[in-house]
Amino acid sequence: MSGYQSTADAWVTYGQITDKLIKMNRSLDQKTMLRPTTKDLAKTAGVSRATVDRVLNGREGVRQETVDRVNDAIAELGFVRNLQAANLARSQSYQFIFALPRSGDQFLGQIVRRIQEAETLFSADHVWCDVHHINENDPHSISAYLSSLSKTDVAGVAIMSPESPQVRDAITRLQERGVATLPFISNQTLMDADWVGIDNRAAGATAGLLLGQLAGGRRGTLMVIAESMQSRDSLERRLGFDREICENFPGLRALPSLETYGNADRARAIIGASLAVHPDIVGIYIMASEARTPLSIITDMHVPRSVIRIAHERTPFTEQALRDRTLDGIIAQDAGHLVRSAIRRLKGIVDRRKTLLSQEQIRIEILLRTNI
Amino acid sequence: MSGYQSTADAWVTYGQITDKLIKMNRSLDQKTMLRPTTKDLAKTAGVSRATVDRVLNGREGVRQETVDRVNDAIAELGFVRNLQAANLARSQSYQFIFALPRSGDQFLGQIVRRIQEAETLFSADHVWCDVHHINENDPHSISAYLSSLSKTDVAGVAIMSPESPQVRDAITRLQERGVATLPFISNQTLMDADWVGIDNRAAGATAGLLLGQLAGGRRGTLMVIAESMQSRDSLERRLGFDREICENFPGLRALPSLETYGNADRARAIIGASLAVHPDIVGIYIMASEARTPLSIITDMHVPRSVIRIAHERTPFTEQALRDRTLDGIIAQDAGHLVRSAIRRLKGIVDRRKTLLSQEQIRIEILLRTNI
DNA sequence: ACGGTAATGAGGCACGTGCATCATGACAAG
DNA sequence: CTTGTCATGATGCACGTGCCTCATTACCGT
Repeated sequence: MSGYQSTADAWVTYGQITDKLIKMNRSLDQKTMLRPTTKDLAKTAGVSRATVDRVLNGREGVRQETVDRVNDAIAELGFVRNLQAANLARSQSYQFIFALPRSGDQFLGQIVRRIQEAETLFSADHVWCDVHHINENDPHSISAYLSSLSKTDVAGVAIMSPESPQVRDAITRLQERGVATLPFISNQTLMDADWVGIDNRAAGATAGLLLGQLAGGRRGTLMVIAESMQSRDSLERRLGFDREICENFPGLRALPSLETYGNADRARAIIGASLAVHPDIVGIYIMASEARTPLSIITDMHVPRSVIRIAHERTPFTEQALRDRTLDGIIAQDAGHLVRSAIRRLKGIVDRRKTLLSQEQIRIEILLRTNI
Repeated sequence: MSGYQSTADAWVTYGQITDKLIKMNRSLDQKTMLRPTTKDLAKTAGVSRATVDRVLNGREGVRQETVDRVNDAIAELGFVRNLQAANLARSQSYQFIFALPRSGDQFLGQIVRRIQEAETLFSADHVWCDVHHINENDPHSISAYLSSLSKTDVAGVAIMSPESPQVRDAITRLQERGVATLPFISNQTLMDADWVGIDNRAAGATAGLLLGQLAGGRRGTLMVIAESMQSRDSLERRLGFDREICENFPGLRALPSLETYGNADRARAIIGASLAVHPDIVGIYIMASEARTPLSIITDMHVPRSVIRIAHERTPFTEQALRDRTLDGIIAQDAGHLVRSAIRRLKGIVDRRKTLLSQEQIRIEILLRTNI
């Protein structure tokens, strides 16, 4: 046990010190570009290659003193293990799964397309991706599916699912079995540190700011359309939106969220009713990830062009709407970037590497007619 | 000669066919995830591993008939060479150089920082990056520097330089010597196909659209500030900007570009004069990549807040200006993405791989207060 | 002093490819 | 027939790491 612990520490030290020393090392043998190997490590630490191997790979049966000696050598030489050689030796490949909701329209379609695209891209790194569709309204079945996965078949899972205690538990158990996990786009509460997606509060605020700016000082009411306010993403977007409008656009007032529940007829009814009751609407914020249905309805109802419309996510439909000027702006997260980031992060977990967070930060994009 | 030619063809075929076949192959031995090796290739083609090697690496002395047999085997098995193993065998590492202008303020500083960051990130792939500062006003010295590079020291160069025939020639010669080259941010005319950067016409149009929208129907004059209109980037931004304003905002009129030549005193003089002559200014577009000086001047002159200000590039200064509301919007290209994209593309050229273009497309970002 | 055990050394094979050397067979020109 | 050249085969080492087996050493309790 203590052996394992100390080895874990070794990895932390290793990562932290590497950055500076790798440069030192470079300037030393600039011409040859030789990086130290485990053999050099063994020589410097005064141990055998077998012991170096034991320390590097966290095998037990090594005295703390020896572990420290090896770690010192790692620091001194700026050793970085050659991942390619390691993977070659193990003939390792990475099997990842994207667990995505079954429903969904174009946005999810984009995600799936990007996954296939990324698979080609990452094939050189021996990364394979599969998509598994889950029933997002049945936490039990999701949990059961996650429980069926084992380290031998799959190296990591990116999970897009509404938060639920059952799912959260299944994820925890999956991690304990040595499978890398990553909340994807939809976050599970309390797992904030490590996930792939945008800050939905900031996204909502950006929608509010854009809507407010485009309204250009007019006074009036704003309509907010959501699929459901039960998801955490919607709540956060709404929070950011309201705060921005309240603080910076006193002339505007946002109505309570209209929930479509993904049902077109219901959407038509409630949007129509709201338009009738509020003749002073100057802007519409479509908060749902799938904007097609609500936006179509609004266009069909011949809402005047002067009413500003903001929606989320770039899809073929929203792109076209932007060009047709039936939509004024899109708040988007880049689907390709989301997918690639998830893959890189999962691979980073498997390789016990730190990832460059600035690369993995998903930007909140504002799309207008000119920059799609 | 013909041997070399046919081998080149082989690589094209190889790349094209791979995508589909790799999938087939996967479904065949799904459990083992085994990819065919050169040994399998040799067996299938009925030749020896040595001949396979000759074909794969374009060595001469192989009959066309045999080349074809090997190519057929590649297609049949969906062979993909294991880059990691290959690099291991050659103990290859990639030395790249970013040739950047010596002058420049914060934007170039960001670029340099991102290069260092990326170097850490890509160190696992044996990629090393150096920055070499060039004198952007002296095409001769740039050309001389490029001529001094050879394949043995450097695998690829990303070049940010104003266009000039001398530089263009030097780049061509560099390519002929087997060094990968890539125009970076600033493009050289006629090399449009392969470069890293944004579409500056679209960027200018986006600036125009944003400025127009934020002006909210007001009528008046727009000030445009550039460093110099001699660079192609500036011309294109201006083109896109003007077209957008003319077509969609008839109430707005853009003044001729004020050129600062990077000189603060001159900038202060011409901006002051322009403000005095045009009391109806409703918006200012700072087109230069380095916005600090002009923006400071405008803030110092107490131009009213109601005058919309748009600038390019995200730097510590412009970020702060956005927060202070002395700036209303930024049109940006992500520096980190630019750098990583350049590295991936250079590496792709060296490895004779095709790159996933959708990943390498640099987005035109719109930054407001809420999404920095 | 004994056997047992924990810590370490020594060495070797495997992974897939690049690269080099030498041998072999075919075939043509002299 | 010889000689030379071309196309190909056969083989082996190297790259850096993971993983395995089999010594060897030292120290422990009895």
